[in-house]
Amino acid sequence: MDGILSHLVERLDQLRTQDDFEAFLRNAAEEMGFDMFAYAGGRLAEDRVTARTVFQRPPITMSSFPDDWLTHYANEGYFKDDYVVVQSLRAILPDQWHAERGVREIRPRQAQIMREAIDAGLRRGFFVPIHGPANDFGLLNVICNEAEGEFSKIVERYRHEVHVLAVHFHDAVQKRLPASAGRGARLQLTERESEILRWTAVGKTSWEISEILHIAERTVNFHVANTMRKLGVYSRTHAVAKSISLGLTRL
Amino acid sequence: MDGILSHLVERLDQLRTQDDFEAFLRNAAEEMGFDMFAYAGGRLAEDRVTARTVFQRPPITMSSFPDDWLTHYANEGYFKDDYVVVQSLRAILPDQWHAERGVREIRPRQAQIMREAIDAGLRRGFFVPIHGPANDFGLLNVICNEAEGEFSKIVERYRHEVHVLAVHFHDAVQKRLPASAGRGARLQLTERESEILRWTAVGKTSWEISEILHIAERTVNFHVANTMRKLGVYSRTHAVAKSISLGLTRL
DNA sequence: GGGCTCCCTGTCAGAACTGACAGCTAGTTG
DNA sequence: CAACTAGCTGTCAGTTCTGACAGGGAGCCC
Repeated sequence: MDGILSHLVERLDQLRTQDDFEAFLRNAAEEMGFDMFAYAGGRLAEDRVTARTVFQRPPITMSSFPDDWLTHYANEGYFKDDYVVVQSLRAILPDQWHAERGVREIRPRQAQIMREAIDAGLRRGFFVPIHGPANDFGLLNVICNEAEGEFSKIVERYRHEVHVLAVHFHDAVQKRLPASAGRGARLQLTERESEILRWTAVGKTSWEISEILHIAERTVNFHVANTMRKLGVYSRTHAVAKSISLGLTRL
Repeated sequence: MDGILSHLVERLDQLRTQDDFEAFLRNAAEEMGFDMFAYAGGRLAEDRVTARTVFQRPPITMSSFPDDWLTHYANEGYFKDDYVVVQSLRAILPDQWHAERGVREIRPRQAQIMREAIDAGLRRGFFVPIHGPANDFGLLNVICNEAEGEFSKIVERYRHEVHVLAVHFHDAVQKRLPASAGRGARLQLTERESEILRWTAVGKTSWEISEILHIAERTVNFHVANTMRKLGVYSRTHAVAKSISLGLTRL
């Protein structure tokens, strides 16, 4: 991974603003022969209403997709059904997609999205899922509308570069850009609260925890209540699930 | 990422047994100029007794470390304090470590482990954390005891290759080797059970879920009870936490 | 000293959960 | 058809949780 990649990764350190990062991505994609790119990264959580996996807060996004496609995509809530997204949430490795060829086991809704994507000028591409600790998640999608043969060559040539670059890019963006720290970051559990929450997560009752920690059962409930208040939830089960999704508790 | 890497990644597809994978890793490490290697991969969970992050079941491990060091390491439970491990659990990006130089913010126990590592012939190395969906986790550590200058050159030269290789390797191992599927794999929740568990995870009470799904509250409790039985736990909180850690439920 | 955070403890009423008893329908498979 | 699975429903006793009422001390910073 000589020339291009090392150079790109080093340049990442100098980027400061979202515009810097976006320009960087634009250049990188272009250099490798891709037509468009889209990145989204943030922290995952379970939606309160639909109980599906979504970003906790709006993710940091950068893309060169056509504006009307982005608007349409957002309005229709395509994110949760998009084949590329669904795959990325499940897979570790990057892969390619072809809107025209379709994919085995595709659902009608996904096929619909892909058809509309073609109209928006997104024919085929290569996507990189990025998974980090504590529900940290990112997705880079680079598009190349060349004929399939040409596309394959480019992917073959650059897939590892794009892979590494995506991971470094995501890490830099999430560490550097303030939006990702944002509002939720202030929330902090005390030492005792985390400790009790961890025990709760492994099924201990308040009484059992009080025995383990040599404190009163009432005190355990006190800390649990404070934790629930901080997290804005009304049951310890939800508190455990939410603190996991916020990265406050590890399984 | 031309020559060596593409070739290696393609070869991964042909490996079948644990010995295949281990030999593969040995060759790859050697080709790049590393002296030793160690890989561990599996699914993370919270320890029942200590409430710390550990592998759910013994991870798949492969290494060329000296046997007595591995034994000592296992006996002393170094895994949970090892600097490389702790870092990997938190970070997305690969990094290097130097036992002699130490590290800022290192705890006494970690320093102790590093000193002993030197005696075992592990002076410095490069580690790659691998995070996947649903607490999937792996760690590749390659050692190079050359002088620091030489070491830096090798790392500089190969870090991206090692990075990509580690991710592909982990994915292949966890998909291919049966030990990772193993005992826990049989466990399956029905559609209804998962659905109700997801609602439980976002703090809904049995009654609320019964309203949402238009079924009796009793039925909700029935499914929750079945889920708990399958997971071998005695509270819904634990069931939610465990199903998340098993990858049965996403946040 | 006053204000702050963290940790600790008590009681009590009402809501929620847990595990036991019980039995029903519908669909699949050998 | 028998056996199985998935889903559904009822009651009831006992346990656990939740949120409200209280109160205590130790340590830190201005």
